[in-house]
Amino acid sequence: MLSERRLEVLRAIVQDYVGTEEPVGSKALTERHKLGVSPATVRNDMAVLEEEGYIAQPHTSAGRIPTDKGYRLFVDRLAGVKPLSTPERRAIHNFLDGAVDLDDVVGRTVRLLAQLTRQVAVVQYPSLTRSTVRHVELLALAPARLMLVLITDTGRVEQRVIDCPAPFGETSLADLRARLNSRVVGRRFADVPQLVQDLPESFEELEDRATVSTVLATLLETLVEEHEERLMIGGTANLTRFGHDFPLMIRPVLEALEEQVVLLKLLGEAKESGMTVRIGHENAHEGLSSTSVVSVGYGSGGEAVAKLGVVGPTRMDYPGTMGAVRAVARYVGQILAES
Amino acid sequence: MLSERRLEVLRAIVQDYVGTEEPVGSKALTERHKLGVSPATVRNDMAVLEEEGYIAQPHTSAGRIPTDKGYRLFVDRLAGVKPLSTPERRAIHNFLDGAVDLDDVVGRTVRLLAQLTRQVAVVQYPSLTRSTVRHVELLALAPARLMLVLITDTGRVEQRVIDCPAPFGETSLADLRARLNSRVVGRRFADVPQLVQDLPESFEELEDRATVSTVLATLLETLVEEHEERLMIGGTANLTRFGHDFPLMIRPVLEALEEQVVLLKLLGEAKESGMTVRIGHENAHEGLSSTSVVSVGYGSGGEAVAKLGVVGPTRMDYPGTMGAVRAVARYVGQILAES
DNA sequence: GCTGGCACTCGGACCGGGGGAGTGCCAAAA
DNA sequence: TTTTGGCACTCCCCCGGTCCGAGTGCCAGC
Repeated sequence: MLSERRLEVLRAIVQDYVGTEEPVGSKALTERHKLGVSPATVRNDMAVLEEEGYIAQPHTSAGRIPTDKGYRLFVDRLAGVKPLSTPERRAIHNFLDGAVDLDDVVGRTVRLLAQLTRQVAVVQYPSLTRSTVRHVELLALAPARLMLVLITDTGRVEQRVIDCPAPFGETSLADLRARLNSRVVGRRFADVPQLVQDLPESFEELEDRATVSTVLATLLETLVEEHEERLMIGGTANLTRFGHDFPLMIRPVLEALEEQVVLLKLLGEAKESGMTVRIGHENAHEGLSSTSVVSVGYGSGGEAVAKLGVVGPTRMDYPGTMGAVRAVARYVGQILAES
Repeated sequence: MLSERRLEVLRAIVQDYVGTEEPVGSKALTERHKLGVSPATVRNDMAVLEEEGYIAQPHTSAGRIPTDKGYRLFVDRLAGVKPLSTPERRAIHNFLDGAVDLDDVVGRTVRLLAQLTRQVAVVQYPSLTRSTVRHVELLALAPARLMLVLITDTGRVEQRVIDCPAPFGETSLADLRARLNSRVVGRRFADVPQLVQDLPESFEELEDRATVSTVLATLLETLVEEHEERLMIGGTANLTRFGHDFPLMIRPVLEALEEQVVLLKLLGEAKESGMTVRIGHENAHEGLSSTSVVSVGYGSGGEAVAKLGVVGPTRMDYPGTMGAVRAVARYVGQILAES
């Protein structure tokens, strides 16, 4: 167990390193922070902290920098979440209030987060499975070709073209549309499968049954399909603030960011409620082993329908970043609830 | 007017510089290319080329590198378009054939282009105004709230929520839907405005007229709206191959790439038909003054409905890049025509 | 107009020597 | 037992000097 003062030393090291981006030594520490002890004492504490794996030296006779484990302790026990300043809050409101549709909300949110945190922002679109159905529409594009359009309560729209096994009459289509809607409107997407499973049998014509089955299959496929978990990223230019060594650092990060799958998994691993901070090697993807991810769920009600967050160097301002992420998530939730 | 040999020297310089990324000197040139003259002669030619502004020296007593003007001449008169190899062609087909919908086509195209050229790829979604209407759908979300869904022949779908001035009956809605569709299906978006302008008057109820007007207004707005000119980019990780000095280079490029407006303007400035190459300072945006943009229109018929291209360092393999861009554009056009 | 030769320039790599920030350890003080 | 001041030591980083080589411009001769 680390003494109070040693924790204090760790906190000071993290803060200074985040500020200066340079290894911090015992003397500089005592000068910048009122620790009430001499550099020699701090040196002893540092030796202990290093022993325990919280800090490390880039090379002998250099200052110390925090390890992933050190940041972890800092985030868990030493750092609060810094509330935003009033101007910052106002900026959020001003910026997000002008949004006209869902795409716009997401787009603005990404830019806002990137600007506020000066890091890379990631915003997931409200997911299908946790939303509820506002409307299902079936359009005949051709005799044996339908388009399925799904509209969610969060304003998201999914469409899909369906090739039917047989032509489908206009009346049957209207019938199916009506029955579908009466069953699923207002229900959660997750519940849809069991609500529609008996639909094909209620049709008399054998051919129609086949078509109905096809339509339902596509509908269900659309619901579970993972690649439809879209997201938007922004602020990649902030990666250039990474450090001096960054050609080597930045490349794998950019590559990881282009793989939506990676990002979705990243967000998926985060806790359902509350803020999640994943530091350095805690991220499964190795390209992101020198970055930290701060993420949180957001949603229109009390429940999260999607997540958003930022990706930045492990050496980041955690309290500030967490504050910004949380504030933005809350306000986006409000915006969605209103629309 | 430059002699044949001097042009040959310029071509050699461009090729070598693109290959090695280092200033090229007279001796190295004569060794790598069969120019049939001595280094001294090449030096004289280089002096002339420099005088004319086609090449420059980073510092005295270093080799020469091409200027933007030099690249321009190279592209216009010295370089052809290098056709792709058979494996490359096959790769294009394999990769694009699996696409399931428009989003997928665009996404795959971006990745493909980025991989093929090892640069940043930009693909514009087929634009609304040049496409034709496949279907217009009106859905009642609430008594006085409609959703307008537009489906294009390229598979693109646009939706928009409309708040009506008054409730709108189901029969009126069906009526309007039918009339709208009968007028505009199969027509080009650009022609839609004049095709529907007299619609409101054909409705008897005054209230309905108001609603119809609102719907039409939204429809037309959707058609012209510029921010709906979406695009997708990819391969930003390739920016790290930029050069040694790249922290300074890469940042403004990333920033520019995040501004869709900038990119759209960039593509918009390109010629309607044929390939466009903009080199270095020829690009209006100053963040892109050390990059070149190779773009071309693509479309399902003979006509371009959108553009795609790549952004890379001015020091790029122009013939190869142009070949890849053209080949991909052609095949995407085919894919769109089939679907 | 081309060529070979020559003197010159300059950037980049390669030392070697301070200077400084930082460390570990130890003995003395609290 | 913990804290402190002192001290010797270790490296990194910066700086200046040297050397080397690729490249250039110029010129006289073919």
